[in-house]
Amino acid sequence: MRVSKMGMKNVKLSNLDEMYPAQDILMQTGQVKQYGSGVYAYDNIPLKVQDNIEEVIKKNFNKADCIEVQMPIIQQAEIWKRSGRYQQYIDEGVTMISETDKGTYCLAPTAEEAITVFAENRVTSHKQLPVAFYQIGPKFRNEIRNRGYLLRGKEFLMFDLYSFDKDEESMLKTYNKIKEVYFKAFNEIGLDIVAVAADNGSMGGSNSEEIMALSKIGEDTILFDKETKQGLNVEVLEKENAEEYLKENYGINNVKALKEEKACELGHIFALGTKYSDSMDIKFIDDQNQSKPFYMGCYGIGVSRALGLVYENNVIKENDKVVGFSIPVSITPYYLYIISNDKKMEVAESIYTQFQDKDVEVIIDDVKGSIGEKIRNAKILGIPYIAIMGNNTEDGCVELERTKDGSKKIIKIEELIQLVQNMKNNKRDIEF
RNA sequence: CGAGGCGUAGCGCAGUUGGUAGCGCGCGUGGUUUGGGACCAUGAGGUCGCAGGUUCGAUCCCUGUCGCCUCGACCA
Repeated sequence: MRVSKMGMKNVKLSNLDEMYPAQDILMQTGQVKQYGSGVYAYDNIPLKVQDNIEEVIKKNFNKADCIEVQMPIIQQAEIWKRSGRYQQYIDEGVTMISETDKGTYCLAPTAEEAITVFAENRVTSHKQLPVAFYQIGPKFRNEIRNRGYLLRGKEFLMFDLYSFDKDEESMLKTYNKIKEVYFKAFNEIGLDIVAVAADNGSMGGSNSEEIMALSKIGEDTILFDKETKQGLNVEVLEKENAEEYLKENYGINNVKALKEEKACELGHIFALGTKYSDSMDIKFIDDQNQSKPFYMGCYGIGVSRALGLVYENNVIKENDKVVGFSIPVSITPYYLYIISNDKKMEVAESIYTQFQDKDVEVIIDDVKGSIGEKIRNAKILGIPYIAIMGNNTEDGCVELERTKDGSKKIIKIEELIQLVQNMKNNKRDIEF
């Protein structure tokens, strides 16, 4: 990618939002455009970071035998009436409705109903179980209050997975297996998560856990013990018989021993039991030739929220001021930002061509400007590594900078090509 | 919906005790610069969120309304 072709303009950062500096940079620089509360457009780089987060999620769930599908985004009101949730979602004002001369459509706020219809008459025998379908697609919720820019929008990208099992024991086994995949996926994305006991809200079901990233910008408060990995969302304490509930479902005996933390909810997993298979009346035939309701689970990840949090968690500061961010190598769309002064531009172009030939995604800053200005732009875009060539670098050498910690070294061009290519292949940072 | 704050140039902000507006950045043009957000010159860009009221006159005062942000209820 050439900076000259990106439609970029120079922006000097000013008065960044204290709470969400990274997202403020995205907006001041036009990488994310706000149309209204909770409604955003994405420029190339944040879009591709989000794509890469999706890819990491898909890869990990595919490995766990989950099947990627796609549910409709516009869903006829009838399927919502069938589960009995239509009125509830309308009353809460969450669902966005489109009235047409062909009927009423709901813009998908979630997809339990749609997936249940999908499985109906398709998954009909115990021999097909367990099975888990998932999708990543836009969701629409007319939130009563949007918050934190990308962290809670009216339109957002969500991963949602739905599991079908023959009985409760099998359902819980699936539940635990899926939970493990969450840890693998988020580890790869570079977000540390914990699973805590949660209130299951409007989703219903026996028990549920929220997947939380510990973060000062989180909107949730959790109680957590780093040793035992046990924890809970403080909301649960408002339930009736909260202590008993925690003891029975999560084995949490002593709430007072847990430490309070701020956290951001990235996902929520539910063991639903037969709530939807009962209400929508879908069944399978078991090994005794008996008709039985599915034991279901549903599992969500806020992909666009994860994107926002990735940016906020990876800001880089100079003299205590936020100057940009450094996208983790595992999900960056571009690995290297190539900078040169006028005299070495030909060298820079030849390096760029070599990366193009090897299909390694890099950016070359081919517009007029000072080196300092270009370094700033690399950080504003979040590119994790910068290659600089100019007066300080001898012939055949470049300076390589890792933006997340500012470490630098001078290396041969051939070595640069090799290191960056390796970085792309194994998704690991270059050693300094 | 309850509480608070804010709407003035693309972005960040001043300002007018009422006489239709400025600064910095960015943007255009010319030139000098080119290793950590350079400089000179010159230029473009605003129905001061919207509507009504008071007034000779409203961006400013009053009323209403819409939008945005933060805290709460809700949620990935």
